[in-house]
Amino acid sequence: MAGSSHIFQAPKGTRDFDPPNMALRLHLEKAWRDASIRHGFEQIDGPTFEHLDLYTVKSGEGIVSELFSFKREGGDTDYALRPEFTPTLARMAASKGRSLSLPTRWFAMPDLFRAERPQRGRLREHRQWNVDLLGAPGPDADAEVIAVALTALRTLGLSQSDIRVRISHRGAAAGLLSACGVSDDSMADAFSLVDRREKIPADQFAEQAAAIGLDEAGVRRLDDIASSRIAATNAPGTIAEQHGLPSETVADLEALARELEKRGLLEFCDWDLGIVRGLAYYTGTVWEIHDAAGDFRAIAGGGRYDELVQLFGGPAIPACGFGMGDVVLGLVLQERGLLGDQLSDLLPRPDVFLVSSGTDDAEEHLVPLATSLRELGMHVRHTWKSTRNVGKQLKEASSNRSRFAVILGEELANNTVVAKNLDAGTQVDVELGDLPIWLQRQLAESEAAELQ
RNA sequence: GCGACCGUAGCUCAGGGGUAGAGCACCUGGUUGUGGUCCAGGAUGUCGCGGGUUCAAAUCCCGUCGGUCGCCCCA
Repeated sequence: MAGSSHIFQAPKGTRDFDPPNMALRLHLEKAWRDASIRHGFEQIDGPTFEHLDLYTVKSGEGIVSELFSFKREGGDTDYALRPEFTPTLARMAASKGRSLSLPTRWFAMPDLFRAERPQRGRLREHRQWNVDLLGAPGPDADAEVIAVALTALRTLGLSQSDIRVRISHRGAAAGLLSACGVSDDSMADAFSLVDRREKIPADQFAEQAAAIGLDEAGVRRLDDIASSRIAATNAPGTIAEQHGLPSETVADLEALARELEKRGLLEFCDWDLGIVRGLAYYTGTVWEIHDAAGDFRAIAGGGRYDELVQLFGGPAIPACGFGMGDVVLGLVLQERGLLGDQLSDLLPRPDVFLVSSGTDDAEEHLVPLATSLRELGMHVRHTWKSTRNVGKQLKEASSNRSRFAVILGEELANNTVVAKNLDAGTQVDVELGDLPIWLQRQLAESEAAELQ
């Protein structure tokens, strides 16, 4: 790396977005925004940093080591770069108080920060799509936010063979766990154990299960429940039956199943009571979206948190929602071959590349023609190199994937230019005055052809 | 914060004490007005950075910064 001794490196866990990578980010954000809007959600945002207290009040002091926090020079107030958006959302909802018209459907695409060691799919700065439905307590709301997430993922080309929604429910899982012999006091520990079951050896699992008061049979049932994942096309009651429990234990999941079915989404979903999602603030449905093979971290995670707004000093507003980060999603799309041969294919294609052969007449026409075509809304480029070699200019036009090239040269004496379709390789002479209309028609045709 | 592995051309990587390498990309020419193919030629590096050992370090040692993977944690 030339002269790298004096070149600054980007901070650990951050990314530079060169044009192809920026195109990828915009590609994801467009899918997110379009899906949100199609489902009737409205975009919000908040500050990139908040008072440190906003994050410690809910999670305790332990979270501070995972935050980028700071004081103003000479100031006393502690701030932190936002590690998640939900506290900001809850703060906004709480501060609007009763003037907030409910139900409210909000989405955001914040930049988030965490001070942890980067790993695959986890960086120190990332972009996350957040969708929240406030003031709707029913399973239709849970199903609706899952639908929004899937709309975006399907827009990006992912199908039910690529991704799975793994759904659990705090109440249903707790019911099954208490039937295994887990006491109410040990419930949090039991959830934590369920969450870690794939990371720890079987003997440790049994040991820790025994520590929360389970007998041998109870340990076995706990393990069964935690690792039972079945297609959502099966009624949730079958899970309860498998463990010899009444189907009322999973009544909430039955209601959710009906709502998912109305939206045609059961095929994308699995019932998976091993999904826990931390322990923070979820109160009902909890779910994650994973790649079908399970090779990556969760693409998205969400659920119901009916007490959160109240926790931040607002009225009691039932709420549900999810977050989806750009990092894992990008990895999954790449792995599934849904980003084209190279990222630069996601860059906007120029409609027209103007080529001047270098004659005085051509040079005079170049910029005015570019200006008038741009006024018609076209993406117009010409070379910024000094060469007037037509071959080199055409090479530049094709390397940036221009749809048409227009060559300005000797023909201008007859008020004519050469218009070339760079995809088809065909070219025709066009009257200079007819060029804008001709191009508009050709571009409309090629756009229609691409949509088929 | 802890552990393991890695850092060589724009990119992907080989080389492992003695003159710095390949493929792709790039540039030039074949073609001074026709691209994506082909042929021929060409340029490119403080071998991440700093220090140490050595006659000699890309190579060995220490440190540091970055990357990857795991632990912790997960919003």
